[in-house]
Amino acid sequence: MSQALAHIVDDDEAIRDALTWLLRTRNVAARTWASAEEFLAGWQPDFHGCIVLDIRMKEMSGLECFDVLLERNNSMPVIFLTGHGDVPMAVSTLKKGAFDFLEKPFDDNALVDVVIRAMETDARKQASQETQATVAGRLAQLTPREQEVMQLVLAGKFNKVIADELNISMRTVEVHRSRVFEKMGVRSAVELAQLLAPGRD
Amino acid sequence: MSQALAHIVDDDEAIRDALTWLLRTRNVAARTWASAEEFLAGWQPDFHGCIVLDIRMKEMSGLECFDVLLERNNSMPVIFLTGHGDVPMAVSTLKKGAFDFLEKPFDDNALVDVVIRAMETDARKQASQETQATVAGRLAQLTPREQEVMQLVLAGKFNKVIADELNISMRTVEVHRSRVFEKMGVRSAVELAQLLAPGRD
DNA sequence: CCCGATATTGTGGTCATCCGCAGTGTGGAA
DNA sequence: TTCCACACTGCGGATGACCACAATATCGGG
Repeated sequence: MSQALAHIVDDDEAIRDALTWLLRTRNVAARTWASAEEFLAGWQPDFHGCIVLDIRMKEMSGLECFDVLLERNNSMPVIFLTGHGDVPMAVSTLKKGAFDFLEKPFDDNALVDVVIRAMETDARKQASQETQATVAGRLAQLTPREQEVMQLVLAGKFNKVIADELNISMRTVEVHRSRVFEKMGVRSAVELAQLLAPGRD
Repeated sequence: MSQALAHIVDDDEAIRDALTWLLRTRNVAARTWASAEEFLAGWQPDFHGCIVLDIRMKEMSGLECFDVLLERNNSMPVIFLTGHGDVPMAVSTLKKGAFDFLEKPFDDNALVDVVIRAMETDARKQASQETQATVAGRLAQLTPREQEVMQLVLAGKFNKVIADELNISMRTVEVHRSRVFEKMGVRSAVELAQLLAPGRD
């Protein structure tokens, strides 16, 4: 897993350097990309941290880049930078899930704070997505029959009822049930229910 | 419970009338308020629907009104209208949870669509909050001891283990456990776990 | 002082769960 | 064809969950 980085995407080298310097003096690791195309080409699903994205760039704009990232289910927070933004643009990007939208010239401290908060947000999301992925992986290991049985178990039904509904014997249900617990890494139906319905907040 | 309404808050009577007419021709019930103060004074926690809030008003501005609503844990979506907004203002309000931020002059169809989506959003949130409140109410009916036992049951522990940890007999645990199920309106630990850890999404 | 809410415990029994042991049958991959 | 994953089943026993019946004990009000 690659380290958390602030990915700076801007076609102006002076800005890239300035941002990199600014972030590094605050102990935030950064990596730069000279264009949206370059970033999208080098983008890996295991990237994490955040993205600082200039809107006005030659060729592909930051807005278009953002749309591509959305299609790719990018989960990193995106912070837009722009010198010529307008209200509808800001509203639209934020409603699409952008983390923030800053106008140039921006305050150095404000930017660093936003970047740090974005990276913290990503770290939290990352952690929760990993446990989600683990659960999904375990679910995938269940055979179709085991998944059926699991659903009925989660519905709170007795083994006897499950056996009737599936037209199999109770003993078979017990075997499936046991395998489900084993493969899902739990030791009771209660733990299973909690694993598949994690807390809100 | 009062009906879902679009609450229009604007100190310009012409705009209030126009918006009311616009929404009513699309079968959206609306109610108007001539100032932020008037709205805040008349606001009831059981209001639902959405709020269409003008930013520039005499006395209290829409932004200040929004802040008050946030403190009051208002759950209705807020749609800002403004003729003189800027990007930082839009970004700030959206990050604080505003539903949308529209600049005048706005497109009638666009506004109606936003209002309708906001009201749908609120209806969903309302429903989920009601079930949450029901659960909270039932939890409050549990005696302290019952809550303790419930926690341990949710931890997947056997009655025997719970009895040891609380230094009481198994029989007592059974009684508490039974009362918990009864008061919470469930018939198994699995249902209880699902009730207290409702799905995400 | 009596009552209701809360917490506690025991007995004995029924039903559900879990498990080891032992085995059958099927369909696909090597 | 042989091997393996998957589904299926029976038996019997150990353990846990649940419940009706029956009590004791504390505490705060009325």
